[in-house]
Amino acid sequence: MPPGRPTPTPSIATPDTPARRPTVRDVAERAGVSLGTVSNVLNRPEQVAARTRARVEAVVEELGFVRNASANQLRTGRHRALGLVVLDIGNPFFTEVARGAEAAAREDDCVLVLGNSDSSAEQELRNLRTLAERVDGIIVSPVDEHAEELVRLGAGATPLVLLDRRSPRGRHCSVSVDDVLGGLLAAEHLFQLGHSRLTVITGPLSLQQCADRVEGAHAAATAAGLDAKQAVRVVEVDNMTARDGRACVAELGDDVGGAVFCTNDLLALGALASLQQAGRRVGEDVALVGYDDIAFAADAAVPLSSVRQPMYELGYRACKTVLAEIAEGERHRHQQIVFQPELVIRESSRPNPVPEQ
Amino acid sequence: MPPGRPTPTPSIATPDTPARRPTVRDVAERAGVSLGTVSNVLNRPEQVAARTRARVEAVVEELGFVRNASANQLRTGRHRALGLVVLDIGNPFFTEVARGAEAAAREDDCVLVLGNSDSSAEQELRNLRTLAERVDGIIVSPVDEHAEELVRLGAGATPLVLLDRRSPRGRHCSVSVDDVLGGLLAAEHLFQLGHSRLTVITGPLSLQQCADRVEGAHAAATAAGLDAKQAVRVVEVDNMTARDGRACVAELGDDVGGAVFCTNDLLALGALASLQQAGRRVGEDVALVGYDDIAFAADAAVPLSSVRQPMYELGYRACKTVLAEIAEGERHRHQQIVFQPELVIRESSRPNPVPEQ
DNA sequence: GACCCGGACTGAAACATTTCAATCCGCTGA
DNA sequence: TCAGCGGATTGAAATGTTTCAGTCCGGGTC
Repeated sequence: MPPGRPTPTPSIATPDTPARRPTVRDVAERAGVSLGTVSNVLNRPEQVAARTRARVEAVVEELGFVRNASANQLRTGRHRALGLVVLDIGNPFFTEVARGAEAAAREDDCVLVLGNSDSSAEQELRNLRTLAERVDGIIVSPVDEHAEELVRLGAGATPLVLLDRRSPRGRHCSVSVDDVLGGLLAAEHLFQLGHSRLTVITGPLSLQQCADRVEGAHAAATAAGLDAKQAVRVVEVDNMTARDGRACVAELGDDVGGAVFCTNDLLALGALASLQQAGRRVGEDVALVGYDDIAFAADAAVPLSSVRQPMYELGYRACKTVLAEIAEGERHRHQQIVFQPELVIRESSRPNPVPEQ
Repeated sequence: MPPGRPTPTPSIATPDTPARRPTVRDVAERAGVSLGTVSNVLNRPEQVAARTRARVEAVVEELGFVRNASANQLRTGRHRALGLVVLDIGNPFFTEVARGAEAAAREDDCVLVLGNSDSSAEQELRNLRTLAERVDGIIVSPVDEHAEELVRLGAGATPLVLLDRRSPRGRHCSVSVDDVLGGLLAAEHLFQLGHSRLTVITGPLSLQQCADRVEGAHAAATAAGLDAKQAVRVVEVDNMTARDGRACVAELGDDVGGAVFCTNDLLALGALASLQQAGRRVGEDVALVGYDDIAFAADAAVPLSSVRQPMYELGYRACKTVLAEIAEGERHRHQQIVFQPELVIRESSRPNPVPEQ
């Protein structure tokens, strides 16, 4: 037997049983209609007579026909797919955003293709390029300040919305959260607790989000009548993982002071671990506030106060925005959508810790 | 002006500047070659003369030509894409698996499309169906014991490998970790610490992984000369999040005993939080072991002992396995690959806790 | 009985690419 | 000078779907 297609049964193969996947043509022949009619049954069932439709549908079922997506896409120019490129797929913030985006995509019968840039501009570019070929629109949380350039380069004419970052010159839609406000809320809360000095542990200030949150903290200090530079001590770490938070606090030692604001929850959880190991009682000796309000924050050893971002909504809205841009085509006008964050106060920064009511 | 395609500049449009995306035909015309040659430049550059190639490449660059993936797929029958359907995209285990899979896919110039079934059989089916249309192969961590049925239904003839689950009747390739061994290692360790009773907090026993880990714990008890049913107390919770672990331990109170094994790290972290709040010193009063060794485990308030699974390798290998199946076609033979887990001992279950050397 | 209407159905064209048999052409060797 | 060679190039066919200008036909109207 040649290495080609093997015949499963040695009996004489029925000529109408092709081994390859059935096409609309196969369905049409078997149902005794033209392939245009099959297409109509598939796409505009109301336009075909009930009897014909039933017959075609039966054959579709019988043959196990499934539309070839490539041919469909080629003809219609629509992929019914959206891309989402995130900075770090391991970050709960982005997985929650992805959930929201997926839900929105599903409502419009689209699938969501997830890409991970791992905070690398090169990977981001690669992702944008491959996605541009296979999706109708892209949502991207850009890596750095050259975002616009990357975006132009990578996505070409594909509709694109920026996630968690405003479009500097309004060249794209964007969906973001007011990070300055978030930083302000966190710091304000800590100052109101009576602290006059505050340590901010932040990821790279080259990230706009971090810079904004720190700026918010400074603003809160000023608003509280303090000298921003003196009252707020900023410590920058390379990454935003628990490990970095832990190492940073360990290094600071007692120097960390009585009030700490971390620019994300992972840093804060690391800080919490380190503080506990050093014997400090978080929520009593030290007030600690994180950012993002990831699911685990509420269930940490000491439930963590955090600035809640509407992550799910962010993804949902971003997705709806690309979909709108796709639908509107030429007459689309870009818009910048900004969500407001919200401070969630838990044990880690209670004014008077009350473990049990 | 009709609502059609607007002309950006009111000047006379140059006839060779189409507003639509350029095609191979456009490139061919502009470079003065046939479209077959352009295709050759794209796919077999070594076969075309250096001068011609250079000219074509210049035009590609100039026009910003990018291949239409749909047409490409339609003609070649290859998508250069792989699908990965996971139980829970928020679970660090799966994000790490995804990382490995993506790396493997990239090596073969494929993209990885991520799907999330959220532990719902219905969503899994939906994911499998949409993926089957748009990828060359699928990796799936199936929801429940009807896996085979779902898989047959959803994926049709698409090559498919099972992740983190063996194929019951060898009908697919699979890449998994020996969960019985993992449970055994964890329990054995706790028994060796001197405990004679053990509480196992597990997710739904309908999940094979959980059932296997519990079975391993029983086996360890038996091996230690104990009565498996008496020495091992199994508590089943609905989900495998930190919240569930916390709630479960809170409910058990002192009843939890001196040795706890959780079938994943999130449960263990929740348990850790609850134990700490109750004033118990984990690593001293209570020994605690998790499962998965997620990144955060080492940086928890008390660094968590855990059964490490080679998550990245799991994803990497699963991906290579589908790729092999795709490449081998008819002559492919299914194989079951089983990785060995490894126990990582940290503070949460030290024989003699030594905070500082 | 002729005519027309409109719903149902048809089938060729189009989508952008790849493939491959055929052609072209400049050289080499006799 | 010419047959023959082989690398470079060509262009038609093919992929599976959707679209749309038509055709068909049963029945109602005059």
